[in-house]
Amino acid sequence: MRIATWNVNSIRARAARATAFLERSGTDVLAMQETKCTPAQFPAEAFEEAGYHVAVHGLNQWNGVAVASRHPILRVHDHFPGQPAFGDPAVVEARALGVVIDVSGALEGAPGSPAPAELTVWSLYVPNGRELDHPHYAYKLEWLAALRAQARGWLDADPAALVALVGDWNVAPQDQDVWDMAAFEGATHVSAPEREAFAAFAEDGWIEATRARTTNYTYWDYQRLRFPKNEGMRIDFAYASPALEARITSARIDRDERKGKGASDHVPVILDVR
DNA sequence: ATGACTGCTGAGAGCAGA
Repeated sequence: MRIATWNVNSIRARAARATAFLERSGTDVLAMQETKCTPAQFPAEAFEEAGYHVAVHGLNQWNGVAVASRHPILRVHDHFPGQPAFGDPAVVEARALGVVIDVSGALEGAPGSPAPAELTVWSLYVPNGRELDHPHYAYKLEWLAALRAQARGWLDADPAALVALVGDWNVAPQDQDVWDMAAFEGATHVSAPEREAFAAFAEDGWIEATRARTTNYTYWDYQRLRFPKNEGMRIDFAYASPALEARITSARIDRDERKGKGASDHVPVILDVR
């Protein structure tokens, strides 16, 4: 089966592109970020007509996460336990959606055991951070640390679980993940604390599944001809539980989705799972 | 070419994005 993650930058502006992507790519489960709408505003019909179930979380015009799945959705979490709040008044924003999917019959059985019945996909939109001295940056680090603590518990509770932590991590973990490190002097996304917060997941056993399998940027700013000049960033990633990692056969970044009129500034990141 | 963004809200600029 095929799993993808994509920061769509408004699903209302991108619904036709999204369903076209699903059809073109053969994606079974799509995690979306920055849907920028409430559930009532979400174009669920477009996905349902294409044969997908949807789970949606959104509070207003900012953030927003969703999952579309060809397989039945069993359970939905609209935040993770301990997810930090932000703002005045502080609000737990729509940045994490955990969806448990019935994948019975869709994946291979391991030797001596039946095929797995459930896959959990978390669609994550990590806070941007804005500036290194902005409260949003501290919020970003808290958010990543809180997610790490929860996610470690998920692995401990069930080492055989198939879990994917996918989305827009808003961190460029390595220097080659931006086109020019000099352009990011003093900026967010490349700072040591952010990179350490991202790398910490690997210390707990999560495996970032795209790094070893594909190379490309996943984001190009709309401004200053960043895409024509290929001045991008690699900030969308997929951390897999060990049991899921063992089933991943390939990964791909759909750079072509950035082309043409009406593109999101991010492109889909795709995993094939057996 | 010393330039060159997009989406949302609400009706005009301002915020957010990274």
